[in-house]
Amino acid sequence: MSLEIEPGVRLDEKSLSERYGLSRSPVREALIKLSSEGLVVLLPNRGAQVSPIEVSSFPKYLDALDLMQRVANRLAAQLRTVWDLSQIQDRRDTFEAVAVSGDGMGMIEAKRDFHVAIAQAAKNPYFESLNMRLLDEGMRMQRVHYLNYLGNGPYEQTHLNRILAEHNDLTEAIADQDGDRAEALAHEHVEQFRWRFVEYIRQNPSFAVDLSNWPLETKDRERKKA
Amino acid sequence: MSLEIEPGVRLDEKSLSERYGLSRSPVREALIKLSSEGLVVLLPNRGAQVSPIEVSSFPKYLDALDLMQRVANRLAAQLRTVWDLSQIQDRRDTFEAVAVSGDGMGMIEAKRDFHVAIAQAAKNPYFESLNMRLLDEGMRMQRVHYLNYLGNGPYEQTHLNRILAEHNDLTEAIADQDGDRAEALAHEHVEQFRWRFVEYIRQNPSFAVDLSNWPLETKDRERKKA
DNA sequence: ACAGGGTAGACTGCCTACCAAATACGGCTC
DNA sequence: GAGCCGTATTTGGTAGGCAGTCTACCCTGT
Repeated sequence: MSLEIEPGVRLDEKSLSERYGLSRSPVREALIKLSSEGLVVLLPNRGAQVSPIEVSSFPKYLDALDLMQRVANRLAAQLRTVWDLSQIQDRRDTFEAVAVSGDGMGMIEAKRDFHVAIAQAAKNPYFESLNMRLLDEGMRMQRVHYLNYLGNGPYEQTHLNRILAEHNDLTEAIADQDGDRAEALAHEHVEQFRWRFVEYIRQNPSFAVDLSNWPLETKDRERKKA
Repeated sequence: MSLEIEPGVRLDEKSLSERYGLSRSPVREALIKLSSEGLVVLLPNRGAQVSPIEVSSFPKYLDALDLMQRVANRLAAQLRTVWDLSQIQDRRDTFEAVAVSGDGMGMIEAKRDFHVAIAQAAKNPYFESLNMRLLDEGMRMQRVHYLNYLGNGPYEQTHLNRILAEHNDLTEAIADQDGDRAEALAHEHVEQFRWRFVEYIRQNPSFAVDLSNWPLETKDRERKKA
C-alpha cells in the first residue's frame, strides 16, 4: 500500500522471506491474504505480482466508489453515534493538520482514514469491507500520482482548500444527521476526485519540448548512410 | 457452503488435514482463503470456526443485498452482451428444470447461479465481488432454512411459481436493456426473499403442543422432594 | 538471420518433522 | 460449587526436501 514495492512488480517467495526474515510458510499465507485484499495477484505456479494500477479500470473504480461513498455517507448520517462523530471530527482535524504540514504521503493516508471513519459509522459490514477496499485502492492511486508528479504535489493549494471545505461540509451533514445532504456531498467529493485525476492524466510536461528537428535518430542514420 | 460442516462448528488444522488427506500447510492456506470469503472466521491462536449464520445480522445483510442486486441488475440490463444474455437465460432455464425436479439443495444452487450470471453481466469487478459474497451467504442461509424445515421445502408451490415468474421478468428486462425495470424487479425480488425468510422465522411448529400441565420437570422435582 | 525444440535451472506447491508459545482441560483445593 | 495449577493439545513458525511446472537459454536446422 505504501508503494514501497512498485505496482506490477513480480514477487517470489524466497526473496520475500529473506527480505522480511521469515520462512516461506508465513510469506505464502501473507500473499494469500494480500490477494484477497486486492493488493497482490496470485499467478498459479508462478508466484505473485503487486497489483498493477491500470487506468483502464478507473471508470469502473469510480462508479463503485461513487455508489459506496454515497451509501456510506448517507448511512453514517442516519446511524452515527456521538462516538462515531467524534472519530470523524478527529480524523478531519488530523487531515487538516497534516495538510498544512505539507507531508504528501501522510495527507493521502489521513484522507483515507477520514473516509474510513465514515464508512465505519455506517455500520454495515458488507458495505464497509468494499468501501475499505476502494479507499485503499484510491490511496495507492493517489500515491502513484504523488510520486510521479512531486513538483506541484498531489494537491495544489486551490484543490486542497476545496477538499478541506468538503470534509467540513461532510462532517457537518453527518453531525446534523442529514442523510440526503451527506449523500449529495459525497457524490460531489467523488466527482472532485475524478476531476483531479483526469487533470493529472491530461497534463503533458513534454509540451514545451521543441520537435522542429525531429526525429533526430532518423536523420543521424540517413547521414551515416550517406 | 454446502453446510456439510455446520455453521458455528470449530475447526482444527489436524482434523481437517486428516479429513482431506493433506498436510497442515495447504489446510492453513485454505482457511485463510475461506476467511477472506467470509465462510470461516479465524480465531487467533485458536484455529477457526465455520461462520455462523446469525439472524441478528439479517437486516444489514438484506440492506446490502438490496442495493447490490439493484445496481447489478440495472447495469446488467445496460451493459449485457448477447453472450451474457444467453448465460442468464440458460441459468434461468436450469433453475426451472431443477425446480420441477424438486431437488431442494440443487434449486438453491441453481438460483444462486442465475443471479451470479447477472452479477457478471454488470461488468464491474468491485460490485461483482461483493455481490458474489452476498449470494453465497444467501445460499447458506437458504440451506439452513431447507435443512431445518424439510417438510414443506424451502419453496412451497406458490412461492416457487412466483420466483419463476420473477426470474422470467428479470431476464426479460435485461434482454430489453431496460435498466429501470430491471432495478425495480430486483428490488421486488429481494423483498420477496425477505418476506419468505420472515415467514420462516415467524412460523412456530410447537404451537400445537398442549402446555396446560407445564412445566412437567418442575412438578417432577417437587414430587421427588416430597 | 531466425524459428523451433530440447534441456537445465529455478520456483511453486506440498510434504515431513520439529519447536516455542498460547490455549484448553482436568483434577485439585478450598 | 468456584478458583487455581499443572499437563496436554494446538497454533504459528522454522528447516529442509521433493515432484511437477514454468522459464530461459542454447542449440539445431532451415
